Amino acid sequence: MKIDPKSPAGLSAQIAKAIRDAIISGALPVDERLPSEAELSEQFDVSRPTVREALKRVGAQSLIRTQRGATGGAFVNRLKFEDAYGQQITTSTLLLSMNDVSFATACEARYALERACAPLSAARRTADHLATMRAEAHRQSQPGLTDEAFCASDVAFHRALVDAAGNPVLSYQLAGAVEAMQPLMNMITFTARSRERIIALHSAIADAIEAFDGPAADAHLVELANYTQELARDVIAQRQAKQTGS
Amino acid sequence: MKIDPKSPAGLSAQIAKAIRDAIISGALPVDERLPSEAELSEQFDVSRPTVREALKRVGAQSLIRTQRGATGGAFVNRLKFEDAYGQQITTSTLLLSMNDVSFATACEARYALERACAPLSAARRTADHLATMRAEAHRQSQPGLTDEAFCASDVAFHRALVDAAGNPVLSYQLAGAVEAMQPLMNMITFTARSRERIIALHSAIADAIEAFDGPAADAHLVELANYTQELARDVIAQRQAKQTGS
DNA sequence: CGCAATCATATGTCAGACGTTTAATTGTCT
DNA sequence: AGACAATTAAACGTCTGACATATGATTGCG
Repeated sequence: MKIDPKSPAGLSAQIAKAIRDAIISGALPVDERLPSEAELSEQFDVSRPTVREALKRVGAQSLIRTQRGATGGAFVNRLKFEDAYGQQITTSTLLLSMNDVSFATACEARYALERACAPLSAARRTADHLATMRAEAHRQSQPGLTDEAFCASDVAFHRALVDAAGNPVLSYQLAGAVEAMQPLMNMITFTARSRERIIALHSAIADAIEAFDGPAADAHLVELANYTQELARDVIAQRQAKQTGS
Repeated sequence: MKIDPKSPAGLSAQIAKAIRDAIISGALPVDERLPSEAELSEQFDVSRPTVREALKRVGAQSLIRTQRGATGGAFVNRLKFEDAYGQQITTSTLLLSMNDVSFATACEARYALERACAPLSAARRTADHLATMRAEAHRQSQPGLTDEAFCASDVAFHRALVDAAGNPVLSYQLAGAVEAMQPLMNMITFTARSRERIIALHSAIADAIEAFDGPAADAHLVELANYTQELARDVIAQRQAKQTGS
C-alpha cells in the first residue's frame, strides 16, 4: 500500500486504510503486534501524530487494541461478538432516526427477522432463555410501569427469544433490528388494554417456545406484528388529526 | 460529560465518547457544526492533538465528516444506508473469521434470514431485481468460471433477492449475513454437477419470485440451504480424511 | 457592478519534548 | 543460589508551537 502525500483523502486516512486492509486480508493475524508508532512513522514517512490518528481510526472499529509499557504497542484485536453488538445497535438506531425510516418499514423488518428465528428458538431454547422471557413478560404486567420501561422490557423479551436460537450470527444480525426499534416504540403511548394484549401474546409465544412448537410461536409473532402495526397506525392517525385541528 | 484526566481510559477516548453520546442522544442534529478543534480543546481543557484523535475516532464510524477551509470544521453526518453497508460487511466477515464460526452456523443464519425476505420479495419484486437475478444465474452457468467468481455471483444473486423485498432495513441487516459467507463459500470446490444443481435452484427461485409465489421461493431456498450444507459437509469430511491419511 | 487579490479561519501535518506505564534487567541482601 | 527491590528501557499518551493548505469572506480596483 502506497501513501500519496498529495491525495485529498489525507495521510492519516490512507494509512488507516492500509492497516485496516492488512488486517482484513489476514496479512496481520490476531494478536500480532504492529510496529511501534515511531517505526510506522518512519515506514510511511509521516510524523508520529499522523500515525496516531490513523491508529485511532482503526481502533475505533475495535480492529486493534493498544497497550502501554515496555512490551506495549498496537495489537490486532480478536473481534468479539459482544464488542460488535454495541456498534451494530448504535449504527442501526442512527440509520433509522436519520433516514426517516417509517415505523411500518422498521417493524416489518424486525418481525420478519424474528420469525426467521422462531423455529430455531423453539427447537433449541434452554430453561435459561425461557426464564428470561417469562420474567420480562411478568415485569411488563406490573402496574405503574412507565412506557419507556415497558418498551425496554419488550426489547429484552425479544432479545431472549432471538438468543434462544443458539446461533450467535443470528443474534448479532438481529441485535440491531430489535434494539433500534426501541426509540420508535417509545413514541407510542401504551394503554392498559394494549399492554394486556401484548403481554398475552408474549405469554403465548413463551408457551409455544416452551412446548417446542415453532409454528405456534410463528403464528403469535404474526399476531403481535399486526397488532403493533395497528397501534402505531392509531398513534400516527391521532397525531395527524391533532395537527390538522390546531 | 466530564473529562477525568486521570482515567485509565485516556483523554481522547473520553472526549470521543462525549461527542458520540451527544450525537446519538440527538443533542447535535444532523449537519450541525461542532466547535472548532481549538474551541473544543479549550472546552475540554486538553491539547488540540488530543481533540483531533477524538474526532478521528468518531469520524471512523461515519458519525461526523470534516471540511477544511474558512467555514470548515466537523459536522454531524447523516448516516446513509450505503455508508453503513461497508462497515456491516467488514464487521460481519471479521466476526466469522476470527471466532471460528462453523460453516453450518453461518449458513443456517443466512438462509433463515433470507427465507424471512422471500415472501416480501415475491410480493414486491420489480423487473429490475428479477433481471439481476436472471443475469447472475446466467453468469454462473458460463464454463470456465473460477470458483471465486462463482461465489461472487452467488452473493450478487442473493443480494438481489434480498433487495427485492424493498425494505432498506432488511437489506442492511442482511448485507452482513450474505456477504460474510463468501470467504467461507470460497473454501468449497464446486464441481460441474454441484454448480448445475445450484443454478437450477437459483432459476427455480427466480421463477417463483417472478410468479409472485412466496411459498415456492421459500421451498427452493430450503432446498438450496440443505444442499449447500451437504456440500460443505462433504468438503469437510474429505479434508479430515486427507489429514488423517497424511 | 463585477471580478480579482487579499485575508481570516479552520483543518492537516510536522517536529520535539515530557510524562506515564510496564516489563525486563540488574543489583543487593539473605 | 535464590528472592526481592531498584534501575532502566521501550512504548504509548499528551502537550506546545509551528507551518502548510484549503476555502469562504472581504476588500479594492477597474
